[in-house]
Amino acid sequence: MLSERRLEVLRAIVQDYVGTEEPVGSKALTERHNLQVSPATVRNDMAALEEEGYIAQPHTSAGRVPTDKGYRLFVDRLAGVKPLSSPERRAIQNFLDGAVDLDDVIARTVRLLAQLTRQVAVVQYPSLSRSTVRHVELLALAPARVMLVLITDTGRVEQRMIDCPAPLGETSLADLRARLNSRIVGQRFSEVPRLVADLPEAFGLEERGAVATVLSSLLETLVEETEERLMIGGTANLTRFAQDFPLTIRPVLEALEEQVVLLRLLGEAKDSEMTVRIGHENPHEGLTSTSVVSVGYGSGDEAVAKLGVVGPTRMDYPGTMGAVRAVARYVGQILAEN
Amino acid sequence: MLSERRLEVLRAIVQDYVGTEEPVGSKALTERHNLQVSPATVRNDMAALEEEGYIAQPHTSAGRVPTDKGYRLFVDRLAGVKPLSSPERRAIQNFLDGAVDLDDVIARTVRLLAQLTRQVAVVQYPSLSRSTVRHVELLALAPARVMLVLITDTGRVEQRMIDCPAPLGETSLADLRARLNSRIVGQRFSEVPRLVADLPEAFGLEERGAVATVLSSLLETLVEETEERLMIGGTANLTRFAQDFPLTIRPVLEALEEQVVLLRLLGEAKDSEMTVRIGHENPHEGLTSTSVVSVGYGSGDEAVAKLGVVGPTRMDYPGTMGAVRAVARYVGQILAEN
DNA sequence: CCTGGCACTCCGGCGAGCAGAGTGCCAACG
DNA sequence: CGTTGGCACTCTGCTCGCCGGAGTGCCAGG
Repeated sequence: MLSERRLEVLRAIVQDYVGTEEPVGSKALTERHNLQVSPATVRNDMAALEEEGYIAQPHTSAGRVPTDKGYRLFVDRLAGVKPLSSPERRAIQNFLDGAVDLDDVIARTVRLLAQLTRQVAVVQYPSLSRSTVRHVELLALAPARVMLVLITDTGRVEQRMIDCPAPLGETSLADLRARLNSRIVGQRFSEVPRLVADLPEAFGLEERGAVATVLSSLLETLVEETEERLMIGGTANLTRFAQDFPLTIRPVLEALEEQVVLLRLLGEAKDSEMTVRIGHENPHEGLTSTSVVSVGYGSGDEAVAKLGVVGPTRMDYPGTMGAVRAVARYVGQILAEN
Repeated sequence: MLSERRLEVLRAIVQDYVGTEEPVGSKALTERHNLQVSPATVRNDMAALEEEGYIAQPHTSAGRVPTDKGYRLFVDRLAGVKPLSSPERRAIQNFLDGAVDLDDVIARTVRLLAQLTRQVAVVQYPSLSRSTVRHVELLALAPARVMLVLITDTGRVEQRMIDCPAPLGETSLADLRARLNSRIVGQRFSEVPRLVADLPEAFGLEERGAVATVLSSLLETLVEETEERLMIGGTANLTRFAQDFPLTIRPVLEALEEQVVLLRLLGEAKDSEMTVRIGHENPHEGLTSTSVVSVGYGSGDEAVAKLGVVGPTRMDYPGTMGAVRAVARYVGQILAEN
């Protein structure tokens, strides 16, 4: 077990290193933080911290740098979440309030997060699987061709073209539309399959096939499109990594283009809790030198999607966490107001 | 006027420089291209080319590097468009054929272009302004709340929420929907305002206001959403610029995040012709060290949107142009098949 | 357990020296 | 007049060695 002071030393190291981006030595530490001990004492503490794997030195006789494990401890026990200043809060609200539709909300959120944290921002579109149905529309584009439009309570719209095995009369279509809507509007996606299972029985034999096709297409949409989309921004901030460039930045850019990777990254975290994944804790190879801070957001009390930022492991965790949390909160509000 | 041989020398310089990324000298030139003259002669030619501003030397007594003007001449008069190999063509077709909807087509196109050219790819969504209306749907979500859904012939769907000044009855709404569709389906967007101008007159006084609101919202959607969206990919390829890094890459990444900039970039080019914009010819500051190759694509004979790539001025122009042209052609086909 | 002192190590910057590549110019040649 | 070989010059980029600074580990004393 580490003594109180050693934890304090670790905190100081993390803070200094995040600020200066340079390995921090014992003397500098005692000067900038008023630990009431001498450099020599700090050196002993550092040796202990290194022994435990919380810090490391790039070369013999250089200063110390926190390891992933060190950051982990810092995040878990030494640092809080830094609340934003009130001008910042106001700026967030103003910026998001101007949004006109869902796409715009997401786009603005990405920009905001990227600006606030000066890192790469990732925002997931509200997931279909947790949404409810606001409306289903069926349009006859041709006798045996139907367009299905699904509108969710988060404002998302999905459409799909359906080729029916047999023509579906205009009145039958209207009938189906009415029945569908009366059954599933306001319901969770997960409930829908159960609710529509017996619908074909209400129709005549010759149309039953077409109805079944439409329904299975609807269910497909629900399942398939649950696969989420996301938006990223602020990649220019990666250039602040500087120096050891091409090597560091390239895999990160590549990872960011793989939506699958990012979705898994966000998906694996707990729903509404803020999650910090540091360096090698990340599942993806290209992201082992980055940290990901993510949190769920939602229109009600429940999270419908995630958002977060990707940055160097050497990041300002309290500030970043504060920004992420605040943005998530405001986006949730906006979505709730709809 | 430059002699034939001097043009040949310029071509050789561009080709070598693009290959090696290093300033090219007279001796190397004579060895690798069989110009039938001595290095000394080439030196004289180079001096002339430099005099005219087609090439430059980074430092006294270093090799020569093409200037923007040099690349311009190269593209205009010295290089053709290199056709793709047939395996490449097949790969394109296979890859694009797997697409399931418009979003997917665009996404695949971006990846394809990025991979093929090893540069940053930009693909614009089919522009609304040149599309025709396939269907308009009006949904009553609440007594005085209507959702407008617009479906275009390119498969794009736009939706919008409308708050009406007065409630609109279900039958009136159906009436409006029917009238709207019968008038504007199959029509160009630009025709729509003219075609719907007298529609409110067909309705009773108490509903006329609501109808007008819906119509003006429709027109707004047509105009406003004409502002196009686009998708980019392959930013990781920027790291191939290497070396002089942070300085070069940062402004490019920033520019790429400004959709407005990119849209203007694509928009300013001629419609269906392939356009190459080299270095300082670019309107945007951050892109002065890059070249942009773009071309329109469309489902019919007419271009509905643009696509292109952004890369270093020192790029393989013939190859890039070939890839861009081929991809545009295939995407057009896919869209036409719908 | 803390502290001051001391010897040691390693990085990073600086300047010299050197090889290589490329140039410009000139005089000669067809 | 265009082309060529020769030659002196210039610049870059690399390596090497040198040093100062910062930081460490260890030890002996409080």
